[in-house]
Amino acid sequence: MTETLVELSDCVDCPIRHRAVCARCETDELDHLESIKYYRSYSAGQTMIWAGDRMDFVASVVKGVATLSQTMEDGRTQMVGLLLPSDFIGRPGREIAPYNVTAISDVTVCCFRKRPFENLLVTTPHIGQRLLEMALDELDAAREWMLLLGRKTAREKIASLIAIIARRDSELKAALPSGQLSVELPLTREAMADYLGLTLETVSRQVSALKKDGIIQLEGKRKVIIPSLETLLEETGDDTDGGPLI
Amino acid sequence: MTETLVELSDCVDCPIRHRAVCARCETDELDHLESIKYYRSYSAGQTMIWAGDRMDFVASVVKGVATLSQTMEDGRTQMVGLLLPSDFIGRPGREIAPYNVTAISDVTVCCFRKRPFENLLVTTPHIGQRLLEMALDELDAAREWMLLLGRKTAREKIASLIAIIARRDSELKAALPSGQLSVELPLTREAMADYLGLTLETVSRQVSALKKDGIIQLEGKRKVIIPSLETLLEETGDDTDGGPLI
DNA sequence: ATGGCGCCTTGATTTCGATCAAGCGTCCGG
DNA sequence: CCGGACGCTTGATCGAAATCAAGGCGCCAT
Repeated sequence: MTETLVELSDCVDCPIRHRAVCARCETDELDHLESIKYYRSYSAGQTMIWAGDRMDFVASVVKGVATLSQTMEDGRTQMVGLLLPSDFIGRPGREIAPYNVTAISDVTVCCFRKRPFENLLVTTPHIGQRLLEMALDELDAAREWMLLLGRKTAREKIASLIAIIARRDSELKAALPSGQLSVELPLTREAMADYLGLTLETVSRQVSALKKDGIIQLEGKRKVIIPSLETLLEETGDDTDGGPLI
Repeated sequence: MTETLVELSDCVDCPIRHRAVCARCETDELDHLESIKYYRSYSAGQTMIWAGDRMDFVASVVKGVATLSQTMEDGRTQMVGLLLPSDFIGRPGREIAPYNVTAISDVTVCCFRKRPFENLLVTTPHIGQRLLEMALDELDAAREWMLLLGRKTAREKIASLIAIIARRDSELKAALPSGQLSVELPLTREAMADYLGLTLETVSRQVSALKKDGIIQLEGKRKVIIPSLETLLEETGDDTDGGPLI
Protein backbone atom coordinates (compact mmCIF):
# COMPACT_ATOMS: atom_id res chain seq x y z
CA MET A 1 0.00 0.00 0.00
CA THR A 2 2.82 2.38 0.80
CA GLU A 3 5.05 1.01 -1.86
CA THR A 4 7.31 3.16 -4.05
CA LEU A 5 7.03 6.48 -2.31
CA VAL A 6 10.71 7.23 -2.33
CA GLU A 7 10.38 8.47 -5.86
CA LEU A 8 8.10 11.32 -4.87
CA SER A 9 9.58 12.41 -1.59
CA ASP A 10 11.09 15.60 -2.94
CA CYS A 11 8.86 18.65 -3.51
CA VAL A 12 11.05 19.99 -6.28
CA ASP A 13 10.42 16.89 -8.39
CA CYS A 14 6.72 16.68 -7.46
CA PRO A 15 4.46 16.08 -10.46
CA ILE A 16 1.85 18.50 -9.13
CA ARG A 17 4.34 21.10 -7.95
CA HIS A 18 3.07 23.81 -10.32
CA ARG A 19 -0.67 23.32 -9.84
CA ALA A 20 -1.21 22.39 -6.21
CA VAL A 21 -1.58 24.56 -3.15
CA CYS A 22 2.20 24.90 -3.04
CA ALA A 23 2.41 26.24 -6.60
CA ARG A 24 3.50 29.73 -5.66
CA CYS A 25 5.93 28.79 -2.92
CA GLU A 26 9.57 29.81 -2.99
CA THR A 27 12.29 27.30 -2.22
CA ASP A 28 12.47 28.20 1.46
CA GLU A 29 8.70 27.96 1.81
CA LEU A 30 8.82 24.54 0.21
CA ASP A 31 11.31 23.54 2.86
CA HIS A 32 8.77 24.34 5.57
CA LEU A 33 6.13 22.30 3.78
CA GLU A 34 8.57 19.48 3.24
CA SER A 35 9.08 19.22 6.99
CA ILE A 36 5.40 18.74 7.82
CA LYS A 37 4.34 16.58 4.92
CA TYR A 38 3.91 12.84 4.56
CA TYR A 39 2.47 10.61 1.88
CA ARG A 40 -0.44 8.27 2.15
CA SER A 41 -1.92 5.83 -0.31
CA TYR A 42 -5.32 4.27 -0.76
CA SER A 43 -6.45 1.55 -3.09
CA ALA A 44 -9.33 1.83 -5.52
CA GLY A 45 -12.73 1.70 -3.86
CA GLN A 46 -11.45 2.53 -0.41
CA THR A 47 -13.13 5.26 1.63
CA MET A 48 -10.41 7.70 2.57
CA ILE A 49 -12.47 9.89 4.91
CA TRP A 50 -15.95 9.44 6.34
CA ALA A 51 -18.27 12.40 6.82
CA GLY A 52 -18.21 13.20 10.52
CA ASP A 53 -14.63 12.03 11.00
CA ARG A 54 -12.27 14.22 12.92
CA MET A 55 -9.55 15.43 10.52
CA ASP A 56 -6.09 16.30 11.72
CA PHE A 57 -4.61 16.89 8.30
CA VAL A 58 -5.19 18.54 4.96
CA ALA A 59 -3.83 17.10 1.73
CA SER A 60 -3.17 17.39 -1.96
CA VAL A 61 -4.03 14.62 -4.38
CA VAL A 62 -0.79 13.56 -6.06
CA LYS A 63 -1.95 10.61 -8.09
CA GLY A 64 -5.30 9.02 -8.91
CA VAL A 65 -8.92 10.10 -8.72
CA ALA A 66 -11.12 10.52 -5.67
CA THR A 67 -14.65 11.77 -5.09
CA LEU A 68 -16.31 14.01 -2.55
CA SER A 69 -19.86 12.93 -1.83
CA GLN A 70 -22.86 13.39 0.40
CA THR A 71 -25.31 10.66 1.34
CA MET A 72 -28.83 10.97 2.72
CA GLU A 73 -30.15 8.52 5.32
CA ASP A 74 -32.10 6.56 2.76
CA GLY A 75 -29.03 6.03 0.61
CA ARG A 76 -29.45 8.66 -2.06
CA THR A 77 -25.98 10.00 -2.76
CA GLN A 78 -24.74 13.00 -4.67
CA MET A 79 -21.18 13.58 -5.66
CA VAL A 80 -20.16 17.16 -4.88
CA GLY A 81 -16.55 17.12 -5.96
CA LEU A 82 -14.23 15.21 -8.25
CA LEU A 83 -10.67 15.27 -6.95
CA LEU A 84 -7.87 14.98 -9.47
CA PRO A 85 -4.13 15.32 -9.06
CA SER A 86 -3.27 18.72 -7.53
CA ASP A 87 -6.72 19.16 -5.95
CA PHE A 88 -6.89 20.00 -2.28
CA ILE A 89 -8.64 18.06 0.48
CA GLY A 90 -9.79 19.60 3.73
CA ARG A 91 -10.38 23.05 5.04
CA PRO A 92 -8.10 25.00 7.34
CA GLY A 93 -9.88 25.70 10.59
CA ARG A 94 -12.33 22.83 10.25
CA GLU A 95 -12.27 19.89 12.63
CA ILE A 96 -14.93 17.60 11.23
CA ALA A 97 -15.09 16.35 7.65
CA PRO A 98 -18.49 17.20 6.12
CA TYR A 99 -18.23 14.81 3.16
CA ASN A 100 -17.11 11.33 2.29
CA VAL A 101 -13.91 11.09 0.33
CA THR A 102 -13.57 7.91 -1.69
CA ALA A 103 -10.70 6.66 -3.81
CA ILE A 104 -11.98 5.82 -7.29
CA SER A 105 -8.64 4.60 -8.53
CA ASP A 106 -5.50 3.96 -6.52
CA VAL A 107 -4.75 7.27 -4.90
CA THR A 108 -1.69 8.89 -3.36
CA VAL A 109 -2.04 12.06 -1.33
CA CYS A 110 0.48 14.45 0.15
CA CYS A 111 -0.69 15.24 3.69
CA PHE A 112 0.15 18.17 5.92
CA ARG A 113 -0.60 18.09 9.62
CA LYS A 114 -3.39 20.56 10.07
CA ARG A 115 -2.05 22.72 12.88
CA PRO A 116 1.35 23.41 11.31
CA PHE A 117 -0.33 24.01 7.96
CA GLU A 118 -2.65 26.59 9.50
CA ASN A 119 0.35 28.35 10.96
CA LEU A 120 2.05 28.39 7.57
CA LEU A 121 -1.11 29.90 6.14
CA VAL A 122 -0.61 32.91 8.37
CA THR A 123 3.12 33.27 7.87
CA THR A 124 3.46 32.53 4.15
CA PRO A 125 0.91 34.49 2.09
CA HIS A 126 1.73 32.51 -1.05
CA ILE A 127 -0.11 29.50 0.25
CA GLY A 128 -3.21 31.44 1.21
CA GLN A 129 -3.22 33.20 -2.13
CA ARG A 130 -3.04 29.97 -4.04
CA LEU A 131 -5.68 28.39 -1.84
CA LEU A 132 -8.02 31.31 -2.51
CA GLU A 133 -7.46 30.95 -6.23
CA MET A 134 -8.20 27.22 -6.05
CA ALA A 135 -11.31 27.77 -3.92
CA LEU A 136 -12.65 30.30 -6.40
CA ASP A 137 -11.98 27.92 -9.27
CA GLU A 138 -13.87 25.21 -7.45
CA LEU A 139 -16.71 27.61 -6.80
CA ASP A 140 -16.94 28.30 -10.52
CA ALA A 141 -16.97 24.59 -11.23
CA ALA A 142 -19.63 24.05 -8.58
CA ARG A 143 -21.83 26.68 -10.16
CA GLU A 144 -21.51 25.19 -13.62
CA TRP A 145 -22.37 21.88 -12.02
CA MET A 146 -25.46 23.41 -10.39
CA LEU A 147 -26.75 24.47 -13.79
CA LEU A 148 -26.19 20.94 -15.00
CA LEU A 149 -28.00 19.38 -12.03
CA GLY A 150 -30.91 21.79 -12.00
CA ARG A 151 -31.69 22.35 -15.64
CA LYS A 152 -30.06 19.92 -18.04
CA THR A 153 -31.65 16.83 -19.54
CA ALA A 154 -30.11 13.41 -19.02
CA ARG A 155 -28.57 13.48 -22.49
CA GLU A 156 -27.11 16.94 -21.94
CA LYS A 157 -25.72 15.84 -18.59
CA ILE A 158 -23.88 12.90 -20.12
CA ALA A 159 -22.53 14.98 -22.99
CA SER A 160 -21.41 17.65 -20.52
CA LEU A 161 -19.61 15.13 -18.33
CA ILE A 162 -17.71 13.67 -21.25
CA ALA A 163 -16.84 17.18 -22.42
CA ILE A 164 -15.65 18.17 -18.96
CA ILE A 165 -13.40 15.16 -18.67
CA ALA A 166 -12.12 15.63 -22.22
CA ARG A 167 -11.33 19.27 -21.52
CA ARG A 168 -9.42 18.49 -18.35
CA ASP A 169 -7.60 15.63 -20.01
CA SER A 170 -6.48 17.80 -22.86
CA GLU A 171 -5.28 20.65 -20.67
CA LEU A 172 -3.32 18.13 -18.64
CA LYS A 173 -1.62 16.76 -21.73
CA ALA A 174 -1.57 20.19 -23.37
CA ALA A 175 -2.76 18.36 -26.44
CA LEU A 176 -4.57 20.37 -29.03
CA PRO A 177 -8.23 19.40 -28.84
CA SER A 178 -8.80 19.34 -32.57
CA GLY A 179 -9.74 16.38 -34.68
CA GLN A 180 -10.52 13.03 -33.13
CA LEU A 181 -9.66 12.60 -29.48
CA SER A 182 -10.31 9.90 -26.95
CA VAL A 183 -10.96 9.93 -23.25
CA GLU A 184 -10.67 7.33 -20.54
CA LEU A 185 -13.61 7.70 -18.15
CA PRO A 186 -12.28 7.41 -14.62
CA LEU A 187 -15.78 6.67 -13.29
CA THR A 188 -18.09 3.68 -13.16
CA ARG A 189 -21.63 4.13 -14.47
CA GLU A 190 -22.81 4.40 -10.89
CA ALA A 191 -20.27 7.11 -10.07
CA MET A 192 -21.32 8.97 -13.20
CA ALA A 193 -24.91 8.73 -12.01
CA ASP A 194 -23.93 10.13 -8.60
CA TYR A 195 -22.09 12.94 -10.32
CA LEU A 196 -25.02 13.82 -12.58
CA GLY A 197 -27.97 13.28 -10.30
CA LEU A 198 -29.27 10.35 -12.36
CA THR A 199 -29.69 6.60 -11.94
CA LEU A 200 -27.11 4.27 -13.39
CA GLU A 201 -29.70 2.85 -15.78
CA THR A 202 -30.36 6.26 -17.26
CA VAL A 203 -26.63 6.87 -17.61
CA SER A 204 -26.23 3.59 -19.45
CA ARG A 205 -29.16 4.32 -21.76
CA GLN A 206 -27.98 7.82 -22.63
CA VAL A 207 -24.43 6.69 -23.28
CA SER A 208 -25.87 4.08 -25.64
CA ALA A 209 -28.04 6.73 -27.29
CA LEU A 210 -25.09 9.08 -27.87
CA LYS A 211 -23.21 6.16 -29.35
CA LYS A 212 -26.11 5.19 -31.61
CA ASP A 213 -26.33 8.79 -32.81
CA GLY A 214 -22.63 8.83 -33.68
CA ILE A 215 -21.75 11.54 -31.15
CA ILE A 216 -19.31 9.23 -29.45
CA GLN A 217 -17.79 5.80 -30.04
CA LEU A 218 -16.94 3.29 -27.37
CA GLU A 219 -13.87 1.14 -26.97
CA GLY A 220 -14.69 -1.19 -24.14
CA LYS A 221 -16.93 0.28 -21.47
CA ARG A 222 -14.69 3.07 -20.32
CA LYS A 223 -12.86 4.51 -23.30
CA VAL A 224 -14.75 7.12 -25.28
CA ILE A 225 -13.71 8.29 -28.73
CA ILE A 226 -14.96 11.71 -29.75
CA PRO A 227 -15.06 12.06 -33.54
CA SER A 228 -15.98 15.72 -33.33
CA LEU A 229 -15.71 17.83 -30.21
CA GLU A 230 -17.91 20.43 -31.92
CA THR A 231 -20.76 17.98 -32.28
CA LEU A 232 -20.39 16.78 -28.71
CA LEU A 233 -20.47 20.33 -27.39
CA GLU A 234 -23.71 20.97 -29.25
CA GLU A 235 -25.26 18.20 -27.20
CA THR A 236 -24.27 19.77 -23.87
CA GLY A 237 -26.76 22.63 -24.18
CA ASP A 238 -24.03 25.13 -23.34
CA ASP A 239 -23.24 28.21 -25.33
CA THR A 240 -21.83 26.94 -28.59
CA ASP A 241 -18.81 29.18 -28.79
CA GLY A 242 -17.37 27.55 -25.70
CA GLY A 243 -15.12 30.53 -25.14
CA PRO A 244 -12.81 29.99 -22.19
CA LEU A 245 -14.12 31.89 -19.20
CA ILE A 246 -11.33 34.07 -17.93
CA MET B 1 -31.93 55.97 -6.85
CA THR B 2 -28.85 57.17 -5.00
CA GLU B 3 -30.87 58.70 -2.22
CA THR B 4 -29.84 58.61 1.42
CA LEU B 5 -26.32 57.32 1.16
CA VAL B 6 -24.79 59.80 3.50
CA GLU B 7 -25.89 57.67 6.39
CA LEU B 8 -23.69 54.77 5.38
CA SER B 9 -20.61 56.53 4.13
CA ASP B 10 -18.44 55.63 7.09
CA CYS B 11 -16.96 52.13 7.32
CA VAL B 12 -16.90 52.19 11.11
CA ASP B 13 -20.68 52.52 11.22
CA CYS B 14 -21.28 50.09 8.38
CA PRO B 15 -24.02 47.53 9.13
CA ILE B 16 -22.04 44.72 7.50
CA ARG B 17 -18.72 45.77 8.96
CA HIS B 18 -18.23 42.55 10.95
CA ARG B 19 -19.30 40.03 8.31
CA ALA B 20 -18.13 41.38 4.97
CA VAL B 21 -14.78 41.07 3.23
CA CYS B 22 -13.48 43.89 5.42
CA ALA B 23 -14.39 42.12 8.65
CA ARG B 24 -10.82 41.52 9.80
CA CYS B 25 -9.40 44.87 8.81
CA GLU B 26 -7.69 47.19 11.27
CA THR B 27 -8.54 50.87 11.34
CA ASP B 28 -5.70 51.86 9.02
CA GLU B 29 -6.67 49.14 6.55
CA LEU B 30 -10.23 50.42 6.61
CA ASP B 31 -8.88 53.82 5.68
CA HIS B 32 -7.36 52.37 2.52
CA LEU B 33 -10.65 50.73 1.65
CA GLU B 34 -12.54 53.88 2.45
CA SER B 35 -10.50 55.73 -0.16
CA ILE B 36 -11.35 53.39 -3.04
CA LYS B 37 -14.96 52.64 -2.22
CA TYR B 38 -18.19 54.08 -3.53
CA TYR B 39 -21.84 53.14 -3.12
CA ARG B 40 -24.29 52.15 -5.80
CA SER B 41 -27.98 51.37 -5.64
CA TYR B 42 -30.30 49.36 -7.80
CA SER B 43 -34.05 49.03 -7.68
CA ALA B 44 -35.94 45.78 -7.41
CA GLY B 45 -35.96 43.77 -10.60
CA GLN B 46 -33.04 45.56 -12.15
CA THR B 47 -30.17 43.56 -13.67
CA MET B 48 -27.02 44.77 -11.96
CA ILE B 49 -24.51 42.90 -14.10
CA TRP B 50 -24.93 40.90 -17.29
CA ALA B 51 -22.94 37.73 -17.92
CA GLY B 52 -20.21 38.68 -20.37
CA ASP B 53 -19.94 42.26 -19.12
CA ARG B 54 -16.54 43.68 -18.42
CA MET B 55 -16.22 44.32 -14.68
CA ASP B 56 -14.00 47.02 -13.31
CA PHE B 57 -15.09 46.66 -9.71
CA VAL B 58 -15.83 44.18 -6.97
CA ALA B 59 -18.44 44.84 -4.31
CA SER B 60 -20.15 43.90 -1.08
CA VAL B 61 -23.90 43.78 -0.73
CA VAL B 62 -24.86 46.27 1.98
CA LYS B 63 -28.64 46.14 1.79
CA GLY B 64 -31.20 44.05 -0.07
CA VAL B 65 -31.16 40.72 -1.87
CA ALA B 66 -29.66 39.87 -5.25
CA THR B 67 -29.26 36.68 -7.23
CA LEU B 68 -26.48 35.13 -9.27
CA SER B 69 -27.84 33.16 -12.20
CA GLN B 70 -26.95 31.36 -15.39
CA THR B 71 -29.17 31.17 -18.44
CA MET B 72 -29.03 28.74 -21.35
CA GLU B 73 -29.80 29.88 -24.91
CA ASP B 74 -33.30 28.45 -24.82
CA GLY B 75 -34.14 30.37 -21.68
CA ARG B 76 -33.71 27.75 -18.98
CA THR B 77 -32.19 29.52 -16.01
CA GLN B 78 -30.61 28.30 -12.83
CA MET B 79 -29.82 30.44 -9.85
CA VAL B 80 -26.31 29.69 -8.60
CA GLY B 81 -26.04 32.15 -5.76
CA LEU B 82 -28.23 34.14 -3.43
CA LEU B 83 -26.54 37.35 -2.35
CA LEU B 84 -27.49 38.80 1.01
CA PRO B 85 -26.03 41.70 2.95
CA SER B 86 -22.27 41.17 3.50
CA ASP B 87 -21.93 38.81 0.52
CA PHE B 88 -19.23 39.54 -2.02
CA ILE B 89 -19.64 40.15 -5.75
CA GLY B 90 -16.88 39.62 -8.28
CA ARG B 91 -13.57 37.85 -8.38
CA PRO B 92 -10.16 39.45 -8.11
CA GLY B 93 -8.24 38.84 -11.31
CA ARG B 94 -11.32 38.27 -13.42
CA GLU B 95 -12.24 40.66 -16.22
CA ILE B 96 -15.51 39.26 -17.48
CA ALA B 97 -18.58 38.50 -15.37
CA PRO B 98 -19.62 34.87 -15.83
CA TYR B 99 -23.12 35.24 -14.30
CA ASN B 100 -26.06 37.59 -14.28
CA VAL B 101 -26.53 39.52 -11.08
CA THR B 102 -30.08 40.70 -10.50
CA ALA B 103 -31.54 42.83 -7.75
CA ILE B 104 -34.48 41.02 -6.17
CA SER B 105 -35.30 43.83 -3.79
CA ASP B 106 -33.86 47.33 -3.74
CA VAL B 107 -30.14 46.79 -3.34
CA THR B 108 -27.24 48.91 -2.20
CA VAL B 109 -23.68 47.74 -2.77
CA CYS B 110 -20.33 49.02 -1.62
CA CYS B 111 -18.00 48.95 -4.63
CA PHE B 112 -14.22 48.89 -4.78
CA ARG B 113 -12.40 49.64 -7.98
CA LYS B 114 -10.91 46.37 -9.03
CA ARG B 115 -7.29 47.31 -9.61
CA PRO B 116 -6.77 49.05 -6.27
CA PHE B 117 -8.61 46.26 -4.51
CA GLU B 118 -6.30 43.67 -6.07
CA ASN B 119 -3.34 45.64 -4.83
CA LEU B 120 -4.78 45.76 -1.34
CA LEU B 121 -5.21 42.00 -1.53
CA VAL B 122 -1.46 41.64 -1.84
CA THR B 123 -0.51 44.21 0.78
CA THR B 124 -3.11 43.52 3.47
CA PRO B 125 -3.39 39.81 4.26
CA HIS B 126 -6.51 40.35 6.36
CA ILE B 127 -8.61 40.91 3.28
CA GLY B 128 -7.33 37.84 1.50
CA GLN B 129 -7.84 35.74 4.60
CA ARG B 130 -11.42 36.85 4.99
CA LEU B 131 -12.08 36.37 1.29
CA LEU B 132 -10.76 32.82 1.50
CA GLU B 133 -13.03 32.13 4.45
CA MET B 134 -16.03 33.50 2.59
CA ALA B 135 -15.18 31.56 -0.57
CA LEU B 136 -14.94 28.32 1.41
CA ASP B 137 -18.27 29.04 3.10
CA GLU B 138 -19.85 29.61 -0.29
CA LEU B 139 -18.32 26.39 -1.53
CA ASP B 140 -19.96 24.53 1.36
CA ALA B 141 -23.27 26.16 0.57
CA ALA B 142 -22.87 25.29 -3.11
CA ARG B 143 -22.27 21.65 -2.23
CA GLU B 144 -25.32 21.45 -0.01
CA TRP B 145 -27.22 23.02 -2.88
CA MET B 146 -25.88 20.39 -5.29
CA LEU B 147 -27.31 17.63 -3.12
CA LEU B 148 -30.63 19.45 -3.16
CA LEU B 149 -30.62 19.88 -6.94
CA GLY B 150 -29.43 16.39 -7.76
CA ARG B 151 -31.27 14.20 -5.30
CA LYS B 152 -34.11 15.84 -3.45
CA THR B 153 -37.79 15.64 -4.34
CA ALA B 154 -39.79 18.78 -5.05
CA ARG B 155 -41.31 18.72 -1.57
CA GLU B 156 -37.90 18.29 0.07
CA LYS B 157 -36.53 21.13 -2.02
CA ILE B 158 -39.24 23.53 -0.87
CA ALA B 159 -38.89 22.50 2.76
CA SER B 160 -35.11 22.89 2.49
CA LEU B 161 -35.38 26.36 1.00
CA ILE B 162 -37.70 27.55 3.74
CA ALA B 163 -35.39 26.02 6.35
CA ILE B 164 -32.34 27.69 4.80
CA ILE B 165 -33.99 31.10 4.82
CA ALA B 166 -35.29 30.58 8.34
CA ARG B 167 -31.84 29.57 9.55
CA ARG B 168 -30.19 32.61 8.01
CA ASP B 169 -32.90 34.90 9.27
CA SER B 170 -32.53 33.64 12.80
CA GLU B 171 -28.76 33.89 12.87
CA LEU B 172 -29.07 37.43 11.61
CA LYS B 173 -31.46 38.35 14.38
CA ALA B 174 -29.70 36.05 16.85
CA ALA B 175 -33.17 34.92 17.82
CA LEU B 176 -33.51 31.54 19.41
CA PRO B 177 -35.10 29.28 16.83
CA SER B 178 -37.42 27.53 19.26
CA GLY B 179 -41.17 27.57 19.22
CA GLN B 180 -43.08 29.23 16.41
CA LEU B 181 -41.15 31.44 14.07
CA SER B 182 -42.02 33.22 10.88
CA VAL B 183 -40.04 34.01 7.75
CA GLU B 184 -40.49 36.54 4.99
CA LEU B 185 -39.59 34.90 1.67
CA PRO B 186 -37.47 37.37 -0.29
CA LEU B 187 -38.18 35.48 -3.53
CA THR B 188 -41.05 35.25 -5.99
CA ARG B 189 -42.32 31.79 -6.86
CA GLU B 190 -40.41 32.01 -10.11
CA ALA B 191 -37.16 32.89 -8.33
CA MET B 192 -37.73 30.01 -5.94
CA ALA B 193 -38.17 27.76 -8.96
CA ASP B 194 -34.90 29.01 -10.45
CA TYR B 195 -33.19 28.39 -7.13
CA LEU B 196 -34.54 24.86 -6.81
CA GLY B 197 -34.42 23.63 -10.38
CA LEU B 198 -38.22 23.38 -10.60
CA THR B 199 -41.02 25.13 -12.47
CA LEU B 200 -43.01 27.81 -10.75
CA GLU B 201 -46.14 25.68 -10.94
CA THR B 202 -44.47 22.88 -9.02
CA VAL B 203 -43.24 25.37 -6.43
CA SER B 204 -46.75 26.68 -5.97
CA ARG B 205 -48.22 23.21 -5.67
CA GLN B 206 -45.68 22.03 -3.13
CA VAL B 207 -46.03 25.15 -1.02
CA SER B 208 -49.77 24.51 -1.00
CA ALA B 209 -49.18 20.88 -0.08
CA LEU B 210 -46.92 21.77 2.86
CA LYS B 211 -49.58 24.20 4.00
CA LYS B 212 -52.35 21.63 3.68
CA ASP B 213 -50.27 19.19 5.71
CA GLY B 214 -49.80 21.75 8.47
CA ILE B 215 -46.02 21.94 8.06
CA ILE B 216 -46.24 25.64 7.36
CA GLN B 217 -48.87 28.38 7.48
CA LEU B 218 -49.12 31.28 5.08
CA GLU B 219 -49.81 34.92 5.77
CA GLY B 220 -50.23 36.49 2.38
CA LYS B 221 -48.12 34.93 -0.37
CA ARG B 222 -44.72 35.66 1.04
CA LYS B 223 -44.82 35.28 4.80
CA VAL B 224 -44.36 31.76 6.12
CA ILE B 225 -45.14 30.75 9.69
CA ILE B 226 -43.35 27.68 10.93
CA PRO B 227 -45.26 26.06 13.81
CA SER B 228 -42.49 23.54 14.42
CA LEU B 229 -39.01 23.78 13.00
CA GLU B 230 -38.50 20.12 13.94
CA THR B 231 -41.35 19.03 11.72
CA LEU B 232 -40.18 21.21 8.86
CA LEU B 233 -36.66 19.80 9.09
CA GLU B 234 -38.05 16.27 8.86
CA GLU B 235 -39.44 17.21 5.47
CA THR B 236 -36.07 18.36 4.12
CA GLY B 237 -34.62 14.87 3.91
CA ASP B 238 -31.50 16.04 5.73
CA ASP B 239 -29.99 14.36 8.76
CA THR B 240 -32.46 14.96 11.55
CA ASP B 241 -30.01 16.07 14.21
CA GLY B 242 -29.23 19.15 12.17
CA GLY B 243 -25.99 19.57 14.05
CA PRO B 244 -24.13 22.71 13.02
CA LEU B 245 -21.28 21.80 10.70
CA ILE B 246 -18.14 23.37 12.05
C1' DA C 1 -14.23 -25.39 -15.68
C1' DT C 2 -17.26 -23.34 -12.91
C1' DG C 3 -19.63 -20.53 -9.89
C1' DG C 4 -20.07 -16.04 -8.19
C1' DC C 5 -19.46 -11.17 -8.30
C1' DG C 6 -19.00 -6.59 -10.19
C1' DC C 7 -20.21 -3.81 -13.82
C1' DC C 8 -23.07 -2.91 -17.45
C1' DT C 9 -27.13 -3.13 -20.76
C1' DT C 10 -31.83 -3.43 -22.08
C1' DG C 11 -36.90 -3.94 -21.53
C1' DA C 12 -41.48 -2.96 -19.20
C1' DT C 13 -43.93 -0.12 -16.32
C1' DT C 14 -44.70 3.64 -13.13
C1' DT C 15 -44.32 8.11 -11.30
C1' DC C 16 -43.07 12.73 -10.46
C1' DG C 17 -42.61 16.94 -12.22
C1' DA C 18 -43.14 19.54 -16.74
C1' DT C 19 -46.17 21.45 -19.81
C1' DC C 20 -50.39 23.38 -21.42
C1' DA C 21 -54.26 25.97 -20.00
C1' DA C 22 -57.51 28.66 -17.36
C1' DG C 23 -58.61 31.76 -13.90
C1' DC C 24 -58.06 34.68 -9.50
C1' DG C 25 -56.69 38.80 -6.77
C1' DT C 26 -54.01 43.04 -6.35
C1' DC C 27 -51.82 46.94 -7.80
C1' DC C 28 -51.23 50.71 -10.88
C1' DG C 29 -51.90 53.93 -14.58
C1' DG C 30 -55.04 55.88 -17.71
C1' DC D 1 -63.80 53.13 -13.01
C1' DC D 2 -61.69 50.23 -16.07
C1' DG D 3 -58.07 47.50 -18.30
C1' DG D 4 -54.10 45.19 -18.02
C1' DA D 5 -49.89 43.48 -16.09
C1' DC D 6 -48.06 40.69 -12.59
C1' DG D 7 -47.72 37.11 -9.33
C1' DC D 8 -49.90 33.22 -7.97
C1' DT D 9 -52.97 28.97 -7.87
C1' DT D 10 -55.15 24.99 -9.63
C1' DG D 11 -56.55 21.49 -13.09
C1' DA D 12 -55.65 18.21 -17.02
C1' DT D 13 -52.45 15.88 -19.60
C1' DC D 14 -47.91 14.46 -21.10
C1' DG D 15 -43.35 12.82 -20.99
C1' DA D 16 -38.62 12.00 -19.21
C1' DA D 17 -36.41 9.61 -15.94
C1' DA D 18 -37.06 6.38 -12.01
C1' DT D 19 -38.06 1.95 -10.71
C1' DC D 20 -38.56 -2.91 -11.20
C1' DA D 21 -36.72 -6.79 -13.49
C1' DA D 22 -33.90 -9.84 -16.27
C1' DG D 23 -29.88 -11.09 -18.39
C1' DG D 24 -24.94 -10.56 -20.50
C1' DC D 25 -20.00 -10.26 -20.14
C1' DG D 26 -15.46 -10.43 -18.08
C1' DC D 27 -12.76 -11.66 -14.19
C1' DC D 28 -11.15 -13.83 -10.19
C1' DA D 29 -10.81 -17.46 -6.80
C1' DT D 30 -12.04 -21.82 -5.51
